Amino acid sequence: MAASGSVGIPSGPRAASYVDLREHSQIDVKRARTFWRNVERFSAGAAIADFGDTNGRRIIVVSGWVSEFRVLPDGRRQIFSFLLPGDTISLGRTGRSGHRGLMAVTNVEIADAAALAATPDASGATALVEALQDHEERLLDHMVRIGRLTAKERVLNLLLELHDRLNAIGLVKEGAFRLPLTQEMFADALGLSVVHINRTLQQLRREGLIVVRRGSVTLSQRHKLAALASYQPSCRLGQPSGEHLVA
Amino acid sequence: MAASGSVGIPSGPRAASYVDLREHSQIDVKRARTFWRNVERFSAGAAIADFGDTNGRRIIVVSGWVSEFRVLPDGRRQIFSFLLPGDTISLGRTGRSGHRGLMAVTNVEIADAAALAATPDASGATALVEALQDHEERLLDHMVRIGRLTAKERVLNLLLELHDRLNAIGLVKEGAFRLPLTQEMFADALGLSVVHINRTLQQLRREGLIVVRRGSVTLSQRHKLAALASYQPSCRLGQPSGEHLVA
DNA sequence: CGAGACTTTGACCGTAGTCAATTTATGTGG
DNA sequence: CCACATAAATTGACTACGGTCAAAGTCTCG
Repeated sequence: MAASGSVGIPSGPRAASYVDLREHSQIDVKRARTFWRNVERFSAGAAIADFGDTNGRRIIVVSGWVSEFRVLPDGRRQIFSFLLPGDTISLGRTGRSGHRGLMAVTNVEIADAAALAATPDASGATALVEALQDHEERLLDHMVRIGRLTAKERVLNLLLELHDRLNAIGLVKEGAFRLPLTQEMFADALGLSVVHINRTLQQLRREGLIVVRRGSVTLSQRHKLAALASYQPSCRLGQPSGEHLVA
Repeated sequence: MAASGSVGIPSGPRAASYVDLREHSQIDVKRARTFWRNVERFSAGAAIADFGDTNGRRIIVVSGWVSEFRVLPDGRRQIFSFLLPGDTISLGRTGRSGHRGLMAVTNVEIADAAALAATPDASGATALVEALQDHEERLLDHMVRIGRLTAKERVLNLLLELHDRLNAIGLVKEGAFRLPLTQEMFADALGLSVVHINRTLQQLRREGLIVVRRGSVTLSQRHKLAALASYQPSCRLGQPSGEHLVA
């Protein structure tokens, strides 16, 4: 493992936990300072590349949305996942040109996960490993989506996942959350054309299954939607856990 | 990391390297014995489940093919990847019912990667980490396949990947290799219907792009095929490396 | 030889893609 | 605050890739 050393992620509900830094002791305050010194900012649309020596490096999203994708020589694009605040990924080895691109979907703050090192206990390392497992888990979920679900199911299924993940970090208010994605990004994530995404969304709206207004989405009948979309929530997501640095 | 301890994988060309055990010193012979005592066998079609306490456990395929998949409540199935001799995966945490199934495609020998522990140097651990990275890499490749390629491209692209991986472990003779998959498995891997897979294969044969005979496939014009399928070979695969325990 | 799994083929259908034009935001500079 | 430029969303008409259903043909193996 390259990015050795444990990380300042207390155990407990995954995604947002790094955020509890400030309610820790003096030692943690120092750690927090180091942490914040190492935060890099990217504005919406910017490519997140050349993050130093990427090989084996791990980063954590502090705020904003990031997309992970690949572009084919002829321009087709596949988005693998959306990274939300609290998510970590390992950048993997360098080389291999057409490998994996990262793009800031919104304005974004990103930190080197290693900057959160030096936890007294092992909880940090554990949480990090779990975060990485979650990431792979989500890749599989997404593969099922694009491989075996219909357009309607794909859209609902992805919306449900995003809802749950955002909910776990306290970014859902009464079933509504901000969705900073263009329909094109949605299409590239779900392996569909923009036009078809649009029509599918229209249909879902007409059927009263979702509400989309000014960049935010409301899912009201979660149970019904989950059934419609063969959605099985991930077991790791907890409840929103009170304090959050990033609102 | 759960399955701690390094593994007896000498560095060098990835997949088949564990195989060089026997040309090592006395110490390695002892290690090899332990290794072989821990090999489990499964016959074609068998589910590979309840592999003891799966949580965080890592296994390595010694011989045969394994498929990694998920089945939806309504019976639709998505195959995530095919594991070939030398491939390792971490089983991930337990729980989460509809998670990830493993099935023996052929007769299979599987070992616990931890049984290969206690390498003098760190090369074993390194190789293992790289194997896991490769696995994730391949998941992404596969996502592009089912998300953004046409049926024809998907089939060719997957065949090319399998060719290259098998070639790296010496299982390709003059462009030909054994392909122990039914068309149904192919379909479930590529997100297509069996019928369409069949027709696509027919077409590829008629166009003289591939040769399929009695369970084995020949790819002759690799360069042309790669272009047709937007296939970019992974950089990690080396040449076949002489000795192989499993033929 | 028969049973069952796998492959192949035909006919038909429907989901989703493509192309192209229009409308609706979102900005940005004057 | 408006005019213009650009990005994003929407709609229509048409196409085609791939799915479904059903039947027939092959292969394997006990």
